[in-house]
Amino acid sequence: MGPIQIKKIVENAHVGESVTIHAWVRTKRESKNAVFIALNDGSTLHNLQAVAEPGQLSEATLRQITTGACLKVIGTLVESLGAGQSVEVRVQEIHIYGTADPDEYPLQPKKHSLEFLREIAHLRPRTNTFGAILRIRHALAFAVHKYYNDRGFFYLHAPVITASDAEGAGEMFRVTTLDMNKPPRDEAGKIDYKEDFFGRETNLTVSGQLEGELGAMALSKIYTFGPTFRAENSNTTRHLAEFWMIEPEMAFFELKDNMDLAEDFVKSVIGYALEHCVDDLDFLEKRQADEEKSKPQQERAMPLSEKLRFVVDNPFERLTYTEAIDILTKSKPHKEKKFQYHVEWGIDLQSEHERYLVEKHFKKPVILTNYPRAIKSFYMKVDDAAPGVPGPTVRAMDVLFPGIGEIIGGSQREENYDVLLERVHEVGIDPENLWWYLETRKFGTAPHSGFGLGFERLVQFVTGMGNIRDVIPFPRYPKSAEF
RNA sequence: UCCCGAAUAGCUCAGUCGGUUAGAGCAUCUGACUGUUAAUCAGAGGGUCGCUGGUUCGAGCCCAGCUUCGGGAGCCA
Repeated sequence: MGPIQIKKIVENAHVGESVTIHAWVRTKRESKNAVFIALNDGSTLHNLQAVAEPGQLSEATLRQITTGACLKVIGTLVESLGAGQSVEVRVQEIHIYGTADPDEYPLQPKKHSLEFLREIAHLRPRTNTFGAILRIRHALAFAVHKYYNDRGFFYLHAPVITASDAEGAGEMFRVTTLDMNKPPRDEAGKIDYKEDFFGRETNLTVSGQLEGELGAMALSKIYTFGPTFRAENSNTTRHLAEFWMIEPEMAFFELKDNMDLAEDFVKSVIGYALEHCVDDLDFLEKRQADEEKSKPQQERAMPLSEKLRFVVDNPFERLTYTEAIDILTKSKPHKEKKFQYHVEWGIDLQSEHERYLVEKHFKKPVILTNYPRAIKSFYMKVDDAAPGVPGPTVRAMDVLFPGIGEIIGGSQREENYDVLLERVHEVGIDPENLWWYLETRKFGTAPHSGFGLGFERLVQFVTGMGNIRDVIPFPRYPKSAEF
């Protein structure tokens, strides 16, 4: 089916075999006795070298073989005379699918900045760096499905268009088919969404969790893996307006089970990448080392593979919010007033606090649990009062990773109808909008837990890329939806 | 949205105290050389110094506003 991929040839070459390669030109070098063409079809980081005799190709053909052009190369696999590769293709025939005018084609055989490549996102997958990132991204997505499938979870497809904005996870993108220039008005002069496609206000989802819970209340263990949307005006290296989220939801799981799953899951998918993306990770590791040459030794990050190995091999540090506050109040930066934000029980931890815990104090991933009820969502299960804890807490957990902060947020859910309803009122949500969610607590309620993992943050961690916009093919963020 | 920084050749950047004709490396093109590895060597072409206005005899350089980009913060995953 289809042409042979360069990956297959590089991995398992049969010298003497006739092959037809379809690929893009990375570089061409001409010498007296041979023309060398480095071909890449994206199946692997490695190029395949095609070799032709100078007189073999017409002047016109030769001129059109430039960086970026797409070729069909028919030839024979031979052992390479050169040092850089073991096999190469001895060219019999070359057909040019598409040329790439060197005066216009923006990708040159040289190093480009990530900022520049962001401006040509339609072509950046053709670079080594983005090829590696996209292949790793694929491997991680596959590993996610494999992980849950192997453990009896069902892939539940949560809706992308929703009518509930109950989770309060962020600003939403409105979905409408109304004519923006003359929307229908009701008697009060307000836009009448009864006239809209769904007969009500609808938005793009900010989370599949609530629907995920419905699934778990029937299938026991489900996960969602889909796009989510936040219309926040976030301009950071860790946020996207459109990102992919993985949200497992498990009936009969308490907070501890939830933590165990989260830790095992993250370790497992990272382990999968370590095993299956050796070349690409190796390339990104070298790239990172190259980038950091100018930095002083102590500021350099751990080599990529070492960092990943470390996460896979070591238990995450688990502690409660209350214990974390205790550590922070006793910390040097707090005593020396180096923290920009004040630390006391009840605050929402700021990046600087999370970074201190993860990067300075424990120097490993951290799972924080049992946050104050007041700073967490309404659906989290309220804790029993505990000695030494200043206020009410909920069974929440956040997994914090070095460099990227919160990679997972989750909780045990409140399964008691009355308590949940009370919380709904407390935070000012109209229960009418959530009647279907509340009914799960009315009919055969059960303890259950789940979490959400930002897929791009995982890819960011595994690839070591500093900006989340570089780990998704077509990033969406404020003022940017060009590609 | 807030704070900080940047914007000069296709790309990455340098440009001294405000001074007369704006530079380098890479890329491109031409030539030489070569089983080459992002080849090497020589040469050539390539610029509205982000935009608007101001200060000045004179602005790439100073000032103001705007735009875009980057880093950090907030919001979060």
